[in-house]
Amino acid sequence: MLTIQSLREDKDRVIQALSKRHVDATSDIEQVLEWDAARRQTQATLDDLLAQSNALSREIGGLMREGKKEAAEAVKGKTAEMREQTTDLKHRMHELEASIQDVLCTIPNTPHADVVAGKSAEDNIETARWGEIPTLHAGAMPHWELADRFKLIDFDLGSKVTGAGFPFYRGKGAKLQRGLIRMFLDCADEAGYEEFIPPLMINAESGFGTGQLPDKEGQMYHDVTDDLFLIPTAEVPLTNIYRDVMVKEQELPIKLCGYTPCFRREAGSYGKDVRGLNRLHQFDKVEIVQIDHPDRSYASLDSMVDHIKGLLEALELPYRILRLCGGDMGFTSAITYDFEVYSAAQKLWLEVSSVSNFETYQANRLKCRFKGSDGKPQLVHTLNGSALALPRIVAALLENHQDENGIRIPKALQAFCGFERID
RNA sequence: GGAGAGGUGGCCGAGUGGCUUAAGGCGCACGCUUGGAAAGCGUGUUUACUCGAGAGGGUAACCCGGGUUCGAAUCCCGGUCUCUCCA
Repeated sequence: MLTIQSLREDKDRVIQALSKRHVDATSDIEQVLEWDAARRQTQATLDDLLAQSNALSREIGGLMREGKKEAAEAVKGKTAEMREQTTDLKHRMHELEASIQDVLCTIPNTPHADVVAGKSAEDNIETARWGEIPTLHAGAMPHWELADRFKLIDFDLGSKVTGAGFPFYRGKGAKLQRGLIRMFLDCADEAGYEEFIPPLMINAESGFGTGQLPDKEGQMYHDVTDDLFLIPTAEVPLTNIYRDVMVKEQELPIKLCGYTPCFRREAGSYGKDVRGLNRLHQFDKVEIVQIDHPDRSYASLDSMVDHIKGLLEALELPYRILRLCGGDMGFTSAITYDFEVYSAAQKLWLEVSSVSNFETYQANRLKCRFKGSDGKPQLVHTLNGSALALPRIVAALLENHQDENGIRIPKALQAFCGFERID
C-alpha cells in the first residue's frame, strides 16, 4: 500500500510512475486526498470536542467528591448534546478511514525508475543471458515423457487422488526433489539466510500484509470453516513474521529462507504451456526474503540476483534475466527480475524465479519499521525471490541433460541426490 | 469438544468506576559523584493521528471489537490468544 504521505507530498510523481503500468490512478488519488483532508478536519473537531468533554467529566468528578450533587447534575446536562456529536464524528472518522484504506489498497506500487512502461511480457527487457542452449539427440523427449519413461512423476495418479496439477513424485523423481530442496537450502544457509519451516496456512491479516488480500483472493485455496488460506508462496508466512514489528536498525538486513510447498488455484490459466510440470496447483519452492534498510535495499536486490545466478549455473541450465515492464509486474512490486531457463525439448523459456523489491509497499501494510538515526520510526524495505521453484527446474534438468540412455545429474547436485544418472 | 484461570509499557508487576497524568521495580540513556569503575543520587525513557515555523499543545490506545456511564485498565456482551484440568 502506498503511504498517504507520498500522495500528499508528490501525487504527480506517483501518477506518472503508475502510468508505466498503464494504470491511471488520478481520480482515485484525488478522491483519497479529498477524504484525507476531510478526515483531518473531522479529527480536529472531534479532538476539540473530546477535550471539552474530558474537562467537564473531571469537573463532575471533583463536584461528586465534594458531595455537591446538584451542581454535578447540572454539568451532566451539558454533556448530553456533546456526546451525540462525538458519536457522530467518531462514525464519520471510521467511515473516512475505511474509505481511504479501501481505495488505497487497490492502487498498485509505483515502479522504480529503471522499470520501462509496457503492457505485457513482450515489453520486458532482457538484462543478462548465460549458458549454451544444448543440442539434443534425435528422439529427445519433453519432460513429461521422460518422467513417464523413468517412472519419476505420475500425473495420472495425482489426478485420481486429488486432481489435475497435483502430481506424485516417485523413486528417483522424489529423491531428485529432495536433493534440489537440500541444495537450495544449503546454498541459502551459506549466503546467510536463516532457515524457517513456516506454517502452510495463513490467516487473513497475513494475506493482507503481503498483498494477496483483498485482491487476489481467488488465487488462494481458502478453508472457509476456519477462514485460513493455503500459502501461495513462503513469502507470505516469512514476511509476516515481521508484521507489527519494530526492528532494530543494526539488525538490518534480516535474511530469511524457507522451503515450502506452494498452493495456487491458477484460476484463469488454460490450455497452452500447462502440460507436465509447466503449471501446477501444488509445487515446491525455496524462498529467500530480506527485510532491509531503504538505503541498502537495491544492493541487497543485486545480491539476491547473484545468488540465483549461482544456483542456475551450478545446475548447468542456460538462463536469461528479464527486467519486467510496468504492465507485467506484480501488484506490490517496485521492480522485478524474472529468471527463465531454457527447456530444450519444449523449446521454451520457463520462469523459475522472480526476485522483487517491494520498497515500503508491503512494509506499510505490515507496519514493519525501524528507528532511524533521528529516532523516528521509518518503514523498512522488503524483498523476496524464489531460490528456486522446483517444477520447471526439474523440467529443464530432465530435458536438457538427457541423452539416448537416460538423464545426467549435474555434478553440483549429485551429492544432494545420491546418484549421478537416471536411467 | 468441556470446565476454569488469565492477557496492563522494552521486561516484571500494582491497580475492581473519578487526585491514574497507569504506582513500584528492573532494564536502558544522559548527568552528578569517582583516579577509573561499581554503588549511590538526579533526570529522562511507548505508539498513532493531529495542530504548530518552533517551543510545545490536543486526541486516542491497558489483547481485539461492541456496550453501559457525565466519566472505563476497572462493569457488561462477543471474539481471540495463552495456561491448567478433563474428554
